[in-house]
Amino acid sequence: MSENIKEPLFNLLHSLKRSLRHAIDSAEFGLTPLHLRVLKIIANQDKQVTANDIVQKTLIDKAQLARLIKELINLKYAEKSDNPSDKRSYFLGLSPAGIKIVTKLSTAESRVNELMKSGLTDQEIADFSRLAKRMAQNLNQHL
Amino acid sequence: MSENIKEPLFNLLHSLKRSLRHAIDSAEFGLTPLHLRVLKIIANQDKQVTANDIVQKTLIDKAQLARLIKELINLKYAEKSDNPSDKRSYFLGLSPAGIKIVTKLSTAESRVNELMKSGLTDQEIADFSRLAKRMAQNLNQHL
DNA sequence: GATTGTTGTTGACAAAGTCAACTAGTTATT
DNA sequence: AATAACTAGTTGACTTTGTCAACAACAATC
Repeated sequence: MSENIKEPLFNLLHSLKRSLRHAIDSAEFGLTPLHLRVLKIIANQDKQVTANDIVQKTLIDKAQLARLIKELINLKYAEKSDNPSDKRSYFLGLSPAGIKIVTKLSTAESRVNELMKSGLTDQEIADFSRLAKRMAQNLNQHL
Repeated sequence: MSENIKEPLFNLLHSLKRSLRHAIDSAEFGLTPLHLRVLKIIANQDKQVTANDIVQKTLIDKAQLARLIKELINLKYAEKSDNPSDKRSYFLGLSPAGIKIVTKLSTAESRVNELMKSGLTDQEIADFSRLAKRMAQNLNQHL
């Protein structure tokens, strides 16, 4: 009863971060893992994304995100375009260079993803994801 | 096929960290969450722990850990004692104040732990932990 | 149209993680 | 026993990530 999930979780995340870092060598583009995470979110959106959408989705601090986006734009991996229905905000898109990175990234990530999952069944993976989401919900609900 | 476990995992960790921070108010003792994590590890060890044991167990960078321990000792929450069989290293223990903190901490942590697990069965929790450990292993093996 | 709320930006930090160089011991090799 | 190779812990110097508060510009509501 009351098994502690925290410790295995922290350990896993620590390992995962390190593996991703090694796999991707984000430094190659002058980017940090968090930059990559944001790029990917921009890429995977079917609708046009605003900064605030990303804040909602990830719970990244909006100040942190503003700076991150600024850097991505300075490095010409992302672009802003006007949001006609709200002059405070803007839509985010990727430049060709940004798209290229996201492509490379996806490859590297799925390597790590597969490595991490080795020896587990699809059912186990699905359950794991489901539980992680559920637990995050439990915590967030309670804010 | 190739479901992405990363994103739910990062989200969960983010939420968990925040919940723990709120629940514990580590600032009360001038401590960060990581300090607390280390205190707890020292407390829960049945054998005498060295700094290096903690490095092995957690993969925390040894430089980071050295500083953390130094702070815990300056704040009089932890103590060093000689390791007679190796003069380079030392055993770590808690002061009475340290023990008190760990006790409070455990209470707060199990509150968050329970909250996080609400609606899940014991079996699900156990599976989740098992899978997390397994995946961490998969990644670490590959260093 | 005044108030209240929202989006994004900036400043100023704090916490967490990393890398390399070094000291002082320990173990292994010759 | 001397030397070489390794290990535990420490320090310096940074980078990355996360947080909070104040603010400008616009949007929505009353």
